[in-house]
Amino acid sequence: MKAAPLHERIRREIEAQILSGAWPPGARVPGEIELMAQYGCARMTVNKALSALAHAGLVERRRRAGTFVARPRSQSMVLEIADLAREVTARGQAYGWRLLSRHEVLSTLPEMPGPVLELEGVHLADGTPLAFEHRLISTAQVPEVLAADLAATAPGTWLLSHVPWTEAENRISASAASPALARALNIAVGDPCLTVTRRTWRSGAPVTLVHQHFIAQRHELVARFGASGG
Amino acid sequence: MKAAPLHERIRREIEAQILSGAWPPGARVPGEIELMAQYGCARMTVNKALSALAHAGLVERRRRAGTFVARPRSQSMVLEIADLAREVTARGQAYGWRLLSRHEVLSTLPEMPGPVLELEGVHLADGTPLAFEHRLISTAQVPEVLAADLAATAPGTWLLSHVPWTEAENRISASAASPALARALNIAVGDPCLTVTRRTWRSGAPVTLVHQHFIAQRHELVARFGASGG
DNA sequence: AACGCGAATATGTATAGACAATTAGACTGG
DNA sequence: CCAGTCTAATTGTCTATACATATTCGCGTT
Repeated sequence: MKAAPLHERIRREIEAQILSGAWPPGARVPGEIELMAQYGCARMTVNKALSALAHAGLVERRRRAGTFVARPRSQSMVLEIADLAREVTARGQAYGWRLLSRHEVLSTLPEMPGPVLELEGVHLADGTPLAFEHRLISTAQVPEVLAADLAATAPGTWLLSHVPWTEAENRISASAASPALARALNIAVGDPCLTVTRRTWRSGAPVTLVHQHFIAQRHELVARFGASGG
Repeated sequence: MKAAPLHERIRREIEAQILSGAWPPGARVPGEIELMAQYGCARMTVNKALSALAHAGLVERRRRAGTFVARPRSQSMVLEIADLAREVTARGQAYGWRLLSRHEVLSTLPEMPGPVLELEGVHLADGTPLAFEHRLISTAQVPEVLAADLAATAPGTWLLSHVPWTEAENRISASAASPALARALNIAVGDPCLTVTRRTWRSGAPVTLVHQHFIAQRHELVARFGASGG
């Protein structure tokens, strides 16, 4: 094991106290002066440790009052939403994409008004359908997309490497397959699907709005929370 | 608007360059010495800004080489999984919990072997079923749970305030309602459900394993990615 | 061309000190 | 008893400096 920097060690030791329950929510964490004496280091060093914990949400710091163990309000998990192409190949399957339709239309959706490119297609894993995708891309924001070969490259993959994101929102729900969806995915009408609706913006302006319907048995989203050190 | 600290301003300006696409992935970000001259400040200050960006995954820093805009590998969203009681009341509905069964059993599940408390119950919003919950709690890890009144308090709520967490994993999928599930939730057999399977550990030892089946129409999970400054 | 080695460079960590900002708690006057 | 004020404790930010550490680059040797 490599020697951890001092501020990291301090952070970890305080974190351990909190996670073990020895310092319950609301408990006072030793102040900077105190820790500085305890570890025999400069205040900047303990500050770095405590600031990191505050940033991670494990402690709350208030001037004049001190540092306190934060009460867990909600578990915030990290949900990695990888590009589907990458995710499928990472599982050792062959990824495929079949573009079903492509239209330039004028959207009147309040979430995404204006000229858009409307796409429909199916993501395949080892040749069998995995998910159906319906997507709108703002051609005002991303005019280059009109020249892209979206039959060869899935739009998500293309966007990921061509358009910088600033904000995104995923809504995850379940739904029953509609007749059209069932036909595209080769499943029975009414079969459960995991639906991910993603909206992304670039500095406030909508870039893309996508609905992905996964065949329930073939896909799962995983979100993890680990002690921030890991 | 309040005056932002200098390191924050520096961080935001670099972030803006990256998010706007002006500095594409792989591009070199000005080094600490350069920024130090540009902003007329100490190196520690720009270091703080760049370190924060590196921690957020926006840039990658390599000694001797420099600082570079990171290529987005996957979008990692933050999924807030709040306590259901809190989430329901936050929506202005009355929260309810009905305990259906409670057994102390010896689990042989590989994910969670040993003595467990097995619980089943239904979460209610405004009196109508919202989700069915099946839960195992390790009584070796959490012996106090045997004395808790889990008819009055939902086990998730109880655990949140009594047991410190260290690791958790959520798996999100969709499924069709089984006859038993349909009866408990008062829906039709085969109706789509959003299933969240959560496992939590305390320093490596399993604490609880829970399956929550949400009625698809009544629940949605939301994950957000915002520019780290927001 | 291949290999090894040293040096230059950029980041990583840490120090000691200074001042600013915030605010809990004590104090004071009515 | 209450409201306003002052004080001091604590964190937040910043500087200037020093040395540690990793790694690329170029050079010289083979």
